Amino acid sequence: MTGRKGIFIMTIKEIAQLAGVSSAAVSRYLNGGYVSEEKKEQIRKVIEKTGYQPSAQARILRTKKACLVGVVVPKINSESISRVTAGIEQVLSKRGYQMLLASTDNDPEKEITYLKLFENYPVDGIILIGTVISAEHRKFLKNSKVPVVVVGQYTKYANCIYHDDYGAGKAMGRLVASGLKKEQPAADAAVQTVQDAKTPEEGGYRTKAAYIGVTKEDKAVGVSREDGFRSGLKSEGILLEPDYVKTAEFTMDSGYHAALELLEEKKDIRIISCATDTIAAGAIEAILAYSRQNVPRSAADSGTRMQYILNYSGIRVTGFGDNQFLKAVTGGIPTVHFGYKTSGIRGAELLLDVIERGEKIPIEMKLGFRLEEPQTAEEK
Amino acid sequence: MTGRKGIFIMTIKEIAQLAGVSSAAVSRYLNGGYVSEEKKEQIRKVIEKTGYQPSAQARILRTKKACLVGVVVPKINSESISRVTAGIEQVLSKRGYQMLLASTDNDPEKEITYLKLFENYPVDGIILIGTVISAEHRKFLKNSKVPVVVVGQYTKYANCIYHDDYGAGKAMGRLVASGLKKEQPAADAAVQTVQDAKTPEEGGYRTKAAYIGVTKEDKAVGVSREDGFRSGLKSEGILLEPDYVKTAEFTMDSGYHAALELLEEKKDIRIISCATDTIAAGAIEAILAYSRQNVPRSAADSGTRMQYILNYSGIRVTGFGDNQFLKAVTGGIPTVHFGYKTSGIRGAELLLDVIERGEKIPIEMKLGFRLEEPQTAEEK
DNA sequence: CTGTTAGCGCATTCAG
DNA sequence: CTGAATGCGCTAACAG
Repeated sequence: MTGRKGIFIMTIKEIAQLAGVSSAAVSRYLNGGYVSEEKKEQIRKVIEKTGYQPSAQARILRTKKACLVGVVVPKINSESISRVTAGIEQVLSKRGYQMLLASTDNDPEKEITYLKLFENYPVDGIILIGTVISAEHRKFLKNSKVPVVVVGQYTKYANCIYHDDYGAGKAMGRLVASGLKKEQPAADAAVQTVQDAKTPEEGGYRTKAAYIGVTKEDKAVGVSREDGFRSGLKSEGILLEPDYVKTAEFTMDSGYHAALELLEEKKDIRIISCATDTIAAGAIEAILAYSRQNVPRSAADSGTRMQYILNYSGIRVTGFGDNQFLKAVTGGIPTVHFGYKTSGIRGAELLLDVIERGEKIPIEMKLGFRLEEPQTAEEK
Repeated sequence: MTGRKGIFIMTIKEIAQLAGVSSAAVSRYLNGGYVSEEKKEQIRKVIEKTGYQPSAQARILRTKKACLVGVVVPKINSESISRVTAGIEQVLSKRGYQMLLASTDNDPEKEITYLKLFENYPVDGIILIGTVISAEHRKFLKNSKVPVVVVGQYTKYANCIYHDDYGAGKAMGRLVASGLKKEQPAADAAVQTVQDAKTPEEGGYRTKAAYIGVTKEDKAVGVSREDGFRSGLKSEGILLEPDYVKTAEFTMDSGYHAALELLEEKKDIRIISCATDTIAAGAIEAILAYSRQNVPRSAADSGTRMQYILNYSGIRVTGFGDNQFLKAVTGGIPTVHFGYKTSGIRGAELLLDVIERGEKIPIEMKLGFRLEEPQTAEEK
């Protein structure tokens, strides 16, 4: 039994004593100050032998510098969020910082809790990947002891980086509208299919657009994105009817239920646009489940069956976020690519500018998007 | 300009001064000690007015108690990991603790870095969701100043909770083998299709099993799971040939490339088993892409085209992890459900036992699994 | 180059 | 009940 020395917490003082020097000398040794070669050697030996590690804790209390930033995220299991954090991590590590994450499970109250945690724990700055900006949020942003930048939502109370959700929604609305109109006159094979595939209980073609959004409290995703979408549809002369709109949580499961409701209530839905790709995945699942009854038995394996359903049920799904997982296993749905990683990068840079250079000028940054239309087998 | 008081960091001393009491009184007020109602009121007012928040930082330096645990995870964007952290969070919050995450992006060195970070920052304990347990890992576990529990890997150097990867692999191997054997005799329609659809360049049936694993450095997923799988196949008299085995990273993309290689090199693969559902998603993508590529474009002659498609979609994929996203959009593939959330719960409980009750008896815990076979359209 | 001396912000004795 | 004093482990002055 030789190990287990580390479990006795050593202090710089003890090391100094063992090495026969002052604690200041050890501190300097640790931080690259002036120490004679001789003493350096003594200290090195003692540290080696004891496995001593200085308490970052205490150091930070003194220096007020942790080289650490805290990131508050709504959830952990999300491609878009992981893209943001990847961007953050990239610039942070390049500049000698580390990153700690706190996940709030989409609970705005927990968000506040963790923001306060970070405010009083040793981090030099905070990045909030925002969902809802409540009054309490604003209060925090206004009074925070440490610099904060908000990613994903607009706010005037902190440096922020957000996406053009309205524009993205509008582009998607246009795309959906044009698809709807193009297929109406039954000009190509695809439409033929759609018509052929009408289910017995419905007597007509599928022509309507439906939308599954999220809480309006989320200004970016819940409001801007949806408003944009409506506006895009409208610009092409199509209206999004209230009965064709549902609200879901940011989960697949919730998307599934919302879509199922739509399918059961309305028989003429041609396309279901979803506020996120995750919700869209749930919608796909719902369509799969709902139309299982109409799918020929012979198409037994999932790949084929899905193809069958996507092609023949005639109900399409669109999303936002350009989820790669979804793209991979379904071949892709129309979606919007946001510069999530970029927003992470910019966000971290902004934060470090404030931390290191005391940058005082408030900055708002809006990032663009790219519409993603999957290529069909034909186009390929 | 009335706000922005918070940005001046207040100390307990200043509060005391403003309230006309001693700092000790304020401290007691904050921590529920004896304070007269009168002074309580004065202190309350001052704190309210100043927005004072005690520095957790300094408090912890004194008390050596943070009510915080650090969790080191290999990546952020993973359903299985998020299930583990959900379990951890559940028991932690119930017992008054908070959770901080550090993501290592599957880099074992970063893992060490973050473990050390947590060791010296104010956390009461650490949970490591393990991938590779290197010599350095062992050294850390042996000498850590704060208690650590490892989830997902077996180790004798710390309390650990792991899954029956070998058993799961074996069960999957058996399932795959029996599927292979059942279909060999072309007893049902599905197989019929497969046979009929053989492509020109191959002359025979698809009969072989392939496997996409991960690095052997990951004992749980890379070794046990794969060994179990082989053993399961073997118990049914089927051999996993070396040429039919690839190694991938823990990403969809990597799974895609590995699967593509397999498809290009071997024309008689009937099933691709993957070490994780994420890799499986990549494999599905590969099959989709490969078949699309190899389906003659001109073949609007849907007869031939359909044959090709069915042939390639006749290649099945299995995984491990029971990814809900994958299940939703594909209808499900054969996979294994591990008790990830349970392991998180148990892990947190174990850790808190050590933290709070100084529990000294080392514990190893092995959790079982459940084979998940998707119901086919027929069964429905 | 070096050791001594002050604190960082707080919680905890210990006398009142 | 209360305040003054002490120190958590470390670094930053400051005099040697």
